[in-house]
Amino acid sequence: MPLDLRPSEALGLWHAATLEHVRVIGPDLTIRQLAILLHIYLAPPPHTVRGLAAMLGVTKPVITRALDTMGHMGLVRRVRDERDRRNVIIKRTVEGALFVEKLGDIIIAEGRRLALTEGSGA
Amino acid sequence: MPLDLRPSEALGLWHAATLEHVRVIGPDLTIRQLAILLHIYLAPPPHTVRGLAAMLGVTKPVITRALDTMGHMGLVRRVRDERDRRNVIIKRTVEGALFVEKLGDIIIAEGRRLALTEGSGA
DNA sequence: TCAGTATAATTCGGTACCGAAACGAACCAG
DNA sequence: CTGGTTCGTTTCGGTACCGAATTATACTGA
Repeated sequence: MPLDLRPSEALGLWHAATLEHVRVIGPDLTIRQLAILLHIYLAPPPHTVRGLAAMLGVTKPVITRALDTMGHMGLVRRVRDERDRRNVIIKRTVEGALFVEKLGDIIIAEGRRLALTEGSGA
Repeated sequence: MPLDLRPSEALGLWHAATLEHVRVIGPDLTIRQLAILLHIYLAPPPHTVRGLAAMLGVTKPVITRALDTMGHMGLVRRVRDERDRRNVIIKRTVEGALFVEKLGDIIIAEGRRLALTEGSGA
C-alpha cells in the first residue's frame, strides 16, 4: 500500500504537482471546482447538485456556478432527470475524462520524480 | 520509494484530499496561491517576487497579489532586502508553517484511508 | 384541486482574481 | 549626474467568485 506517506513525501508531492498544475493547466479552475470535478469522475454516479453540495459542505449556488463554468469548458454535462424533472443529473464528458487523466499523469510524473531525487530523504 | 503511484491511487488521493481541503480549509486560497505557499515553505530560500513568478510561469502582479492576500492571512511575510533595496524577500511565518503542516496532515490521513478501503483495488 | 415541500437556477451587492500596461524606487555604468 | 535597467507595486477594465435571499418549476399528499 503505497499511500502511507511521510510528511515530507505528502507535502513534496503536493508541492510538485500543484506547481505543475499551475504551469500546465493555468488558473482556470478553483480548488472547489477541482474537487467537484474529481468527485464527478471518481465517485459512482448519479451526481446531483444537492448531492455535490452536501458532499462538499457548500451551498447549491456554488455547485450551479461551478457546473456553469465547467460545462462551458466542456468538462461536464447536465441532463434533466426525466423520472423527477426537478433533478439534474451531472454527466461526464470525453473532454473531462481526458482532463482528469492528464491531471493523473501530472501527479504520477511528479511522484516518480520525487522518488528519484529524494531517495532516502526525511 | 512510496511515490510510484498507479493512476487510481494518484487520482483517488487527489480526490480525497481535495475534498477534505475544501471542507476544512474552505475556498480562501486559489490553486496558484497554494502552489506559491508550498514553494515558499518547501523550497530553499531566499524567495523573491520575480523568482516565484518565473518558477510558476506567471506575471509578477500575480505574485504581488497572492502575497497581499496570504500576508493578510498571516501565512507569509515580506522583508526588504537591505543589500539591494529593490528586492523583497518573502519570509515564512509560524502561522504559515502550521497551515502547511495541517495540509500535510490532511493528505496523509486521506492516503491512509485510501490504503485501507481500496486495498488491492485497481 | 390546492397547500406544502423540494429542487435547481437566478439575482444581489461585495470582493478578489485575471492580464496588460504604466509607475516609482533603486541600482549601475559611463 | 544622467540615461538605461531592474525591481516590486499599482492601476485599469473585465470577469468570476462569494454568501444570502429569492424565483420558477416540479413533485406530493390531503
